[in-house]
Amino acid sequence: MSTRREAVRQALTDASGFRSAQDLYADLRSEGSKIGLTTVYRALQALSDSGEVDVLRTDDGEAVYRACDTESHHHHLVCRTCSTAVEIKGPTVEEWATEIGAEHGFTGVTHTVEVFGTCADCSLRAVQQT
Amino acid sequence: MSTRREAVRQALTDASGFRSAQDLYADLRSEGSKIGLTTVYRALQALSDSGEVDVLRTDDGEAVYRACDTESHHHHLVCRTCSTAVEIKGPTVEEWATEIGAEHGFTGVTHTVEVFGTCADCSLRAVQQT
DNA sequence: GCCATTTTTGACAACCATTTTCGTTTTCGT
DNA sequence: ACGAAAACGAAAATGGTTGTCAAAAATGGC
Repeated sequence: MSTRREAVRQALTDASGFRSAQDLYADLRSEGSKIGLTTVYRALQALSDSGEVDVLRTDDGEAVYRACDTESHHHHLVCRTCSTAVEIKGPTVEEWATEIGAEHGFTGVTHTVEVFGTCADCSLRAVQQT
Repeated sequence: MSTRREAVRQALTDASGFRSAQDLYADLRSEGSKIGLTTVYRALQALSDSGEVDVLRTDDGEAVYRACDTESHHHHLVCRTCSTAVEIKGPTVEEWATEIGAEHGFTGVTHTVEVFGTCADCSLRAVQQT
């Protein structure tokens, strides 16, 4: 594990939500790092290949990453304002997806599930019109 | 509704699965249409804005579209080989998502759910090693 | 410690889906 | 048929992401 890759992982861990490669690059540069954008992309690709970070796509096609607490299968509850994410586990959706697939004769069923909302803090802030 | 937009909608309807803008452009051109790529994008944007087609992002960030039977909220069971999609309805996931959001104090909860697998036909074809 | 080999890095160019621009064509109301 | 407004399409611009390649850093044998 190279120093640069570790730096990217740390930057991702420090931010407790989903961040894009460009975001992380900006974060690292503003901390004084001399890292290059290419390296950030390479580090993120390696980390996601090894399952150490989760990736998903925003509606406008940008890839965003998150360092997760667990490497096992899980989903996220993401705040659409501050992008903070809570990890969600539980058999309900998994069972539902498997069942739906089986009903239609599909094999090798997988699923992508993300839940979005406005977190308690951001909801409050919005109401207060700060 | 312009003729061009109708042509795009028809092309999407003919394909019973998710297709990218580039795919649809190729389909239409190969049918002899003189439509431009720009118009395909514009038509898809308009159709998705009006809720007549569903959009989702592939893992590599490309936007894919589908003409759906219903305009109400639903999900898809998509074949990862032939991209055919079955529409899924049912309260299970909706309830689950709302509940999860509420548990963590999130408001305005929405969700994205897609289920992938290999459909019965494609599974069979794979086994037969055609 | 020192040199050769391998790996990692980063500036820059290349890619490619998508959007914007803008002049032309078509549509539509009268 | 006439003029305004909308739709169209070719080409250029955009922007996130990936490929290239030479320089820099880590590694291993001596």
